[in-house]
Amino acid sequence: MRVEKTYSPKLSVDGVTVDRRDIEMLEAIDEHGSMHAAADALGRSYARLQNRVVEIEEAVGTITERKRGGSGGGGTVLTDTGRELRRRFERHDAELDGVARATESVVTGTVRDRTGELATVDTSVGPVMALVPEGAERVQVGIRSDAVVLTDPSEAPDPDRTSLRNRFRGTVERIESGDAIVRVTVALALEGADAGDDPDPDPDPVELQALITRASTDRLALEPGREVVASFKATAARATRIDAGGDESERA
Amino acid sequence: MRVEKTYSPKLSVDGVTVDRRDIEMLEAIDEHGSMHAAADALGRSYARLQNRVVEIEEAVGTITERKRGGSGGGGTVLTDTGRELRRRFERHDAELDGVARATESVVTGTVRDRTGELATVDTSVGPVMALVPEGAERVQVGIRSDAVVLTDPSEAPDPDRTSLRNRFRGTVERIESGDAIVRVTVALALEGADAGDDPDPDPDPVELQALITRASTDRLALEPGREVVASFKATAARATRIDAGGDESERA
DNA sequence: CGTCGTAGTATCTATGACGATACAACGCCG
DNA sequence: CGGCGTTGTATCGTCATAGATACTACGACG
Repeated sequence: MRVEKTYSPKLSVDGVTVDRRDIEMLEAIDEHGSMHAAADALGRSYARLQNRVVEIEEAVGTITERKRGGSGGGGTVLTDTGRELRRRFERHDAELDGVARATESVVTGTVRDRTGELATVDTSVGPVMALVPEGAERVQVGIRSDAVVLTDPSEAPDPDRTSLRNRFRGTVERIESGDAIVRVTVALALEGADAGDDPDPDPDPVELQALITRASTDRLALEPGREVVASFKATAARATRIDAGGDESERA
Repeated sequence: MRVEKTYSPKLSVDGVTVDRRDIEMLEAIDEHGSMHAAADALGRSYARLQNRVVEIEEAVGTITERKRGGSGGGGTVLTDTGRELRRRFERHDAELDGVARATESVVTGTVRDRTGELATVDTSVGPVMALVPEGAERVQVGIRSDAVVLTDPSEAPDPDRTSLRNRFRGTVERIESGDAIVRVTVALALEGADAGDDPDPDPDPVELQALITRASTDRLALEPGREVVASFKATAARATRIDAGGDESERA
């Protein structure tokens, strides 16, 4: 099952939500200086396009300066507000794109302590601090690979002096290199590996992926087999509830 | 202009993209044990619902076990694949939700060095390593607040031993407390504040927001005025291009 | 062997979004 | 003062999505 994470960014103002199509419209208007030219360039009808601009303006404010008559017949120019709206959207899109592309490591566990939206989740690699939805007991914790920090175990920062709440030892398992970005897969050390108490075979890979720069890979001299400390913030780890776990305790 | 960041999560498999509505459908089926009951509960028509299930199954595989006839007339049950699809979606949604809710700090600057998708951006607070789209020169760098790590300046980790590429000194400006999560706003120190060379007044707030746990706030003894080091990974900083900057160099 | 509640399928219709088209309003310019 | 190219507005047709409805197929159970 080859699943691809997708999304469609939107900005919601007052009642209207502007989507990518609207932003492309603004871009075309900005580029061509008139709504007719923009409509032609986009292969859209002028009427709809004009209506949409008015709709957005009713919620957002003046995003265009539209003139009819005059030299050249008039024209339409984006205002600063309009440009700001574009930039807002681009930033939002970039953020979401980051999430959709960064792989995610998943660990399952059960919620122990909880304070508000934050909780400690017991997993096979030890306790994990994460954001947990209300009332969840059995959860999957997702850790975004662009939020994982790798450090040299010899000079690991004092955990009391940073806001990095989650720290795990592990060994580098795999390194996949891109242009400037490298994806490092770390096999986490299981907690109490010799404990016969907990009969949880947990077939979880217990792998943690980290997206770091190639330069960092070199500085840390990372290579398969090397020991590292992987840390991430509690606010970058998000849990989702699992209803029935692996059990089919329904419809007996 | 009160803008709210929104999004709609989607999972794309083969040709079809399943959205939140599909997932809600699966949930209802799982809960009620039959597609008719699910359709009623959702206020949707059975026909469309049934068609949709088949469509998704053609791409994803068997997500339901549908039986007709038999005791009770039959029924529909989610398969493990179906449940897995649900969980995948929930995780994806949780990630995107994190992005939409975490505030973002924005710094503008110009691209200097670049290696692949990674580049150094010169800003008023110094160089920032970030992911930069191709061909961009003048950019806005967005830094997600849940990716910013705060550390005590006295015991700041050796930058050569971690994969945290961006480090900035600053002073705590504001602390907004939630239940368990605290938002800390850090005023970054400007680079070369006495330099008369660079006539860039840059009205940027040059503020960096960090989302950290309340416990971390206590351990670091954070309070307004206190000096801290704020760090974040290059892979967590994303730049978007600015076309004309503040200048209106078009349509003379 | 008929009943019942489900799955499966086909057809019609309502709705909304959008393109296509036509026409009025505007204002500078030759 | 008429022409031109724009904005603004109204109307119609088209298309896709989805609800409504009606019907068949299925299979355990009384």
